[in-house]
Amino acid sequence: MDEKLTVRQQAVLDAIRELRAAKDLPPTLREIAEAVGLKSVASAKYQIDQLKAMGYLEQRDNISRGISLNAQGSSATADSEAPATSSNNVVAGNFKSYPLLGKIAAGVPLLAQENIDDHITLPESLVGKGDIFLLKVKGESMIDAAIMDGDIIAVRQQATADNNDIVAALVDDSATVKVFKQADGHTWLLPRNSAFEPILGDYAQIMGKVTAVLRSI
Amino acid sequence: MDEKLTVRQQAVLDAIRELRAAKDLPPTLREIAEAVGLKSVASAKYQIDQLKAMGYLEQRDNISRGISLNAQGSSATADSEAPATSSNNVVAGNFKSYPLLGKIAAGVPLLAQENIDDHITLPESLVGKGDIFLLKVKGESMIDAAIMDGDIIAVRQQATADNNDIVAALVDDSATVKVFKQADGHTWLLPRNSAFEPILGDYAQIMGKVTAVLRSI
DNA sequence: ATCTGTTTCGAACATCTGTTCTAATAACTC
DNA sequence: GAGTTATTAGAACAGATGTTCGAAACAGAT
Repeated sequence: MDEKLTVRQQAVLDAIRELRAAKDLPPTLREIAEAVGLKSVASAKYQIDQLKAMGYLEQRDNISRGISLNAQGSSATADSEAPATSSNNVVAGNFKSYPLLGKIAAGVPLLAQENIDDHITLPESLVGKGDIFLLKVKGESMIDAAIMDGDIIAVRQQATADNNDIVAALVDDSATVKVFKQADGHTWLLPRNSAFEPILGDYAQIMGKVTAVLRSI
Repeated sequence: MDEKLTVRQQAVLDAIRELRAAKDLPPTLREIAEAVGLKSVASAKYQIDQLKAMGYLEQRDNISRGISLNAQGSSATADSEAPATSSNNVVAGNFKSYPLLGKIAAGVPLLAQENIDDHITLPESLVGKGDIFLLKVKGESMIDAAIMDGDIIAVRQQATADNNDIVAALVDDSATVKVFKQADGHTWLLPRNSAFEPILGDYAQIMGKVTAVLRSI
């Protein structure tokens, strides 16, 4: 394993960093070549391959601008222990944009344009996989389940649920959050606040299961 | 000029955001086409051109992956009855990577390497500005404030707090979440669960104020 | 100088990517 | 329905981009 970077290699790394910062996009091989004064793309690729082998960067095959620098504390000298310090994990995860539903219009598919009020991008690891949408909670009926008025909940769309799941349901065209329970041949939507009464959910439409709760204070 | 986005246009914007987040690279036209179910690159370009004309994004000519979303507070023509809240905007917001603290080591600065367990990227709009770190909640002492065991809280670093703020504090080298209260010349850390007793917080170190609560179910 | 390993160059190639055009299809108005 | 507009599909094209190969240039050691 080589320890020290050559002048050229350092120049290439710097160039990648600068070009990326300048255009907010990783550079192409030709852009790198020009930046460091190489007159052939192949030369740039040669350098990239070297640096890749040494672990200083990643490059996804055959996809344009697929270069990304690896974390490295620019330790240039001193300890020979260079890049592989990865002690801590960075949860970069997948991010998706989830619709925040506003007023629920009757007879309109749940995610129809008319219902969507906003979009919020969140890590998928937080809200889970599936067809997720967001709802803003109104009222205190679920306070004992630690869901407050004003909280934003993530809901994974599904037509039914398991007992004791927290679900979002459509009752008389308005959305409500309750605990799902089937008993005696009936479906019940139970609040988690003794001041509220259970709702008979036989005719309610289950929107989905609550998978996450977000609150800004 | 149309102000309202069609379903497809919204889907395209979402796809761009998602693909960009997923691969940390703006997508190509073909990637967009596939993501939204268009079977021709030309169709994707058509949509991109529309959105570009409407100002929702920029695209640098002839350069690969040259698409970038515009910050858009531009709800264009108003006149719709927005009930006292923000309207149809996509929250593109700033994203930052926040450290999730693990076990708190005695005598070590709060955000020292040894304390950091992980990093999670979140929208700044959710956790607020300032020096933010994340903590995982243990125990049920704040259940009546809708903070459960296992929740992740965002904490903004500050040495003191206002009465009734929910704070994270260091008591005997372990982190705890309580309500901050000063009275009778003493500082109290109050639980929000009648089964727990208040803690005298005169010698506790206030880590900061809780600004957000996240829960995956 | 000769040898050897490294680096660069040039060119050809295969894909990827954006652009343009035409026609077909869908949506919408009258 | 006809007529109009908006959207999509398909193909062809041009330019951008990554890959590969062989030869030349370079540097250091023998």
